Amino acid sequence: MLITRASEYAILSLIVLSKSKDPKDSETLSRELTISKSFLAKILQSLAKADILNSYKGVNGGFVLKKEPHEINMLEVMSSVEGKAPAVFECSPSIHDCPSNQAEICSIWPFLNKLQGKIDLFLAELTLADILND
Amino acid sequence: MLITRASEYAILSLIVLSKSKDPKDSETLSRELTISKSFLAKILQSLAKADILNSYKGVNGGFVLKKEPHEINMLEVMSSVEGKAPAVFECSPSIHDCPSNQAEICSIWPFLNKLQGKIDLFLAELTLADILND
DNA sequence: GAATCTAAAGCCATAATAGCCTCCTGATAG
DNA sequence: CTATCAGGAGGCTATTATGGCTTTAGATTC
Repeated sequence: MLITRASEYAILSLIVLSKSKDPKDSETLSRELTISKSFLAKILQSLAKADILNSYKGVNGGFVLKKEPHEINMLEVMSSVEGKAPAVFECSPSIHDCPSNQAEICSIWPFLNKLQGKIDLFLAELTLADILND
Repeated sequence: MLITRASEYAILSLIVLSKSKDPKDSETLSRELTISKSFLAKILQSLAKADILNSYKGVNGGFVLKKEPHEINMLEVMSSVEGKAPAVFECSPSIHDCPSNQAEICSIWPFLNKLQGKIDLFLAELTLADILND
């Protein structure tokens, strides 16, 4: 799948978390955003593993941004929560020859590769700070 | 879901169709791209309804581009096959006040709106011609 | 007109995502 | 040390996306 709710919820969470200096727990966040608590918890865990958030257990624990908003870009956010890069095309962009051996799809491979590159670049250049600043 | 395989298949189809002047039928296209015939047929129908493709029934029928590649942008492609705009956020970007009455989500609404606008602009400016030209 | 080809449209099955619940682990307060 | 709080991890269910199949409709050929 290409871009799922996990990406949406991740970005929503980052915007809210950027406004609070203290850790905010997943249950509070899920109530504020009116989204599934358990699903959100998994997403926040992914963001923590990707070093985008810090997580703290125990009383007054929760999640806080680990980096400055201008250091957090949408490509890394989506990549971390989607389990894979937010690829529009399944053919992995990391390899430069066509992964399938279908003649037709191989002939369009350079175009797909180019499109994926454009999308990746756009997402990589779009930071949380770009969203927060007016 | 925000951006699904329907968008992927639509773009793949458009790239292939851009290379053939004669109508190409959905079964041939599905074989060339090694994707589901019935699912692809529905996608092509959506693209035809959106005036991106022309469809012809009967012998030697099939689909052809209805516009020039530079006139086809990724926002309209995705919007037509996803049934809705490829929104990262469910809150409709067309209304400028927050649709939910949740205090927290309303406070971040302007930021979501801004992000959605950036994404829409990027997709609207990205045409099929941009993908095809080297 | 009859036969054939292919889009259009619907229904149903399968697969993936989104969401729910429970238990476990580490941290803090007392 | 004990109780409590909140993250980490996994299984289970509901919803949605994907794909298979069949029927109908329009167009072409003979």
